[in-house]
Amino acid sequence: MGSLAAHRLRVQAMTQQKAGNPEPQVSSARDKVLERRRTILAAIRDAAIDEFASKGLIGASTQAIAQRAGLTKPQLHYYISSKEELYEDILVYILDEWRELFLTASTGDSPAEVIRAYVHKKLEYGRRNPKASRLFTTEIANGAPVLGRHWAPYQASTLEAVRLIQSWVDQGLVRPVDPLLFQMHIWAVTQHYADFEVQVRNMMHLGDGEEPDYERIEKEVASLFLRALGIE
Amino acid sequence: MGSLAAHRLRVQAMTQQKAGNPEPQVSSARDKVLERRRTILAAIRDAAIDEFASKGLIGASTQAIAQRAGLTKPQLHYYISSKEELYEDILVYILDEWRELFLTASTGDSPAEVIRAYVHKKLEYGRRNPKASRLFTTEIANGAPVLGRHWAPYQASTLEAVRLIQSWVDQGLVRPVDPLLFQMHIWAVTQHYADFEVQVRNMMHLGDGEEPDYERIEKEVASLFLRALGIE
DNA sequence: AATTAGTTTGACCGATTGATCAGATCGTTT
DNA sequence: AAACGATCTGATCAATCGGTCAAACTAATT
Repeated sequence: MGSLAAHRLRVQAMTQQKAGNPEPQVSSARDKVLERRRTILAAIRDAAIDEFASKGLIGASTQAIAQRAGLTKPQLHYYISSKEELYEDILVYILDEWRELFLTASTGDSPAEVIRAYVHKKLEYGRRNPKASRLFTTEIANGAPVLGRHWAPYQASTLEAVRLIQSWVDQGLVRPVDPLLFQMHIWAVTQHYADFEVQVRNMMHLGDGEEPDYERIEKEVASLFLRALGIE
Repeated sequence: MGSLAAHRLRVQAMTQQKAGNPEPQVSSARDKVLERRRTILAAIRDAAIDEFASKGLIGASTQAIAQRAGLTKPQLHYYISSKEELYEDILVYILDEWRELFLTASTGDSPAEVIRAYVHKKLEYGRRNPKASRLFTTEIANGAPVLGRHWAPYQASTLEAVRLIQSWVDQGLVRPVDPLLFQMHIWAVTQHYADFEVQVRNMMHLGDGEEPDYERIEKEVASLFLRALGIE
């Protein structure tokens, strides 16, 4: 359960401000140290996401993670407690980012607006964080052995979206669909563009420099689900 | 490029029938040996699919593969030439099975029939071969470093399906869609049910013994794409 | 100048990795 | 019975794995 930053007692202790020491000078020096540490931990996290995403939990080596982060192996182990815990921490970290990647609606938004916004948000995240996206896919495809203990928030957000879609159906705003499956389908299609970028590029016959036409993709994906709801 | 069966010259040599030796007796003895080998190779393949699917190329160990196949490690290495080649052979083997998993139509089939048949076929394969399905997903998600050299047939089948869908659009049988993206979307959704079974089960709140309602899933998935085409 | 907390280093641990080898073993064919 | 090709086995290889350790180092506090 340890956070990336504080896996050892002494490190944890240092994080707390000493009592009765309000001078800004002292705190400035401490802040310098803390920020340096934060920088290193961020580098470790980025390196680990890369490694884990392309090799998996078992295939990834701490050696390689250290190298990517510009550290030596013992140095890395000074900041983390174990490979498994680092992996779990990173999964939780990404999962936390994903809380906002669910169907949500402000009052007054039409179903079409909600779907379009969701598709846009999800595709954009995948385009900007392909590694994180693939790390998740690999974990889930392998049976979610680690993630399994952490997707309570995931379920909660899902349930909320289910209720939203069901309310559309009940009000007769859209054609009837299974809310849960419908949501999973959106997830599947948008996720596809992040996880299978190579396949997409290949099937589109794109060169190394070229980028997929994300505008057209977004339109087409949104259209798929809007038509299914009978609102396009 | 070695096949699973013949990575060594002597093994390869034995596969060929001796010239001028047509007796069924002799060939029966030889056949016995050959069939035994075939059995072992099949066991290796199944074991390797399991291992590679859940650990990835790097994470999988020949030790574990041997154990799953009921062999010792040196015994396994007698039949395969290297872990990498075994992995590649298996990818090609699965890819070959997938040739039939594309949109195809006999003359006279309506678009709705074709889509429904495709969704059915694809979902069923995923349900019956989840490991092979996930092995592929992991490989592609990791940038298809090995598969990259082998998906020419894949591309060909894709192109055929693109032409088929485009012809529907041109004839005014369906609402206009991007044929390539449309096909990828079907692929993405159906693949999802194989690769993310854990997630699906979790979101459906299924116990260990319960199975997802594949009939409803199939109906809902087909409906999604039929509505997008304006034919439901 | 001495002390201290935080960090880095190189050497090292037992375990496991993919793979090889010579020799033993097996069933068939001569 | 001898000879043969095919297969199996235990021992073993260098390389790498995740992780630890004491000692050296650095920078700030006293």
